[in-house]
Amino acid sequence: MGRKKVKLAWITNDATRRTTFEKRKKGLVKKVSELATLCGVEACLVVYGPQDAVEAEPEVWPSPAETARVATRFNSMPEMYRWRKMTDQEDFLRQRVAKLQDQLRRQDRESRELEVSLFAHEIMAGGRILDDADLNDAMGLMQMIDLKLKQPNPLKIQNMS
Amino acid sequence: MGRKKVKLAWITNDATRRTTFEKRKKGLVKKVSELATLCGVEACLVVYGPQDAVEAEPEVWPSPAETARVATRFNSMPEMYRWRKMTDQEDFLRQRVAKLQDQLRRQDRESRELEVSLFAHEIMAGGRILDDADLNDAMGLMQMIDLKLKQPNPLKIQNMS
DNA sequence: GCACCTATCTATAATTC
DNA sequence: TGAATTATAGATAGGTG
Repeated sequence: MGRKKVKLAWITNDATRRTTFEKRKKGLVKKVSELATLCGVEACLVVYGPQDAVEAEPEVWPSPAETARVATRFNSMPEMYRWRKMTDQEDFLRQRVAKLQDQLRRQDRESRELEVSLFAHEIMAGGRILDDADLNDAMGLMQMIDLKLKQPNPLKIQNMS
Repeated sequence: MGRKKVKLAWITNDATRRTTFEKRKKGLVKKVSELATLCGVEACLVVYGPQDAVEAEPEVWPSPAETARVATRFNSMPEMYRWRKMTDQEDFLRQRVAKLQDQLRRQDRESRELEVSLFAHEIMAGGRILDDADLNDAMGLMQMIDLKLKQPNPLKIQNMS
C-alpha cells in the first residue's frame, strides 16, 4: 500500500522498521475496532513493542480489562475445540436466546445490540458508576447464573485458571 | 475499501454482516502476521465469532499455544503498568459508551430482560459452565458495582478479574 | 450459502517539509 | 525527528454464477 511492494521479511533498516511498526500498529488497532463494531463480535489485540525498546508496554485493544477478560477466557479453555456438543440445558438456553434475538431484530436492532455491548464493556471495564437500571441488569444476570448453578449439569468442564 | 464507503456501525443485514466478518477477519490475521514479521515483534489476535453462532471457536493468531503465552504474559503484568498507555483507547471506549448510555436510558423493562438474556448468552457462548468459584467472582463483582453506586465517581480504573 | 471478480476505498512506503 | 503529502499496493463491498 505504498510506493513500492514490500517484501514480507524483517525490515533491517532501524528507522524504516520503527516507522512501519508505528503506522501498521495504528492501522491494526483501527481494523480490530472496526471488525468489532461492524460485526458485533468480541476481539482483542495485543502488540508488543520491539524487544530492545525500553518501554515494553504493549499496544492493546480494547481496554486492558476487556483484553484480559478475553485472554483469560481463551486460556481457560484448553480443550476449546470440542465445544460442539452441548447439553440439553444449553441447547434450551440457546433456543430461547435465538427467539429473543428475533424479537430484538424486529424492534430496534441497532440500539439494542449496542446496549448489550455497552453493558458488557462497562461491567468488565468497571470504569464508571452504574445506575439503578444497570444494577437491575446485573441482578438479572446473577439470577440467571444462580439458576444455572442449581441445575444438574452433565457436562462439567474444568477451568484451568 | 470496496464499491462503497461503509458506515462504522453494526451491520444489520445478517448475510452481509457474516460475509464482512469472514473477509475482515482473514485480512486482520494477515495484517497481524505481517506486522510481526516485518517488525520482529510479538503480537496476538483473538477474534470470537458472532455470539449466536453455535461454534464458539475463536480465530486465533498465531497458534493457540503462542497466543496463550502472549496473553499470559500480558495478564502477568503489574496492573498500573498495563493501564498507562491506554488513554486513547479508553477515551474512545468512553465516548462510545457515553453515547450508548443515552440509548440505554430509554429502554423499557421488557427490553432490559432481553439484554440480560443476551449478556448471559455471551457468557454461555464461550462454552463455560459456571461453578461455585465463578459465582463467587460474580458476587464480588456485584458488591463492587454496589459500592460504586454509593460512591462519588473516583475515575479510577480497576481490574475486576 | 460459496467462490470469484473488480471498482473503489484504505492503508501505507516513500518522500517532502 | 517528526508531522504532512502523495502515489500505489492492498483490502474489500457489492455483484455474478
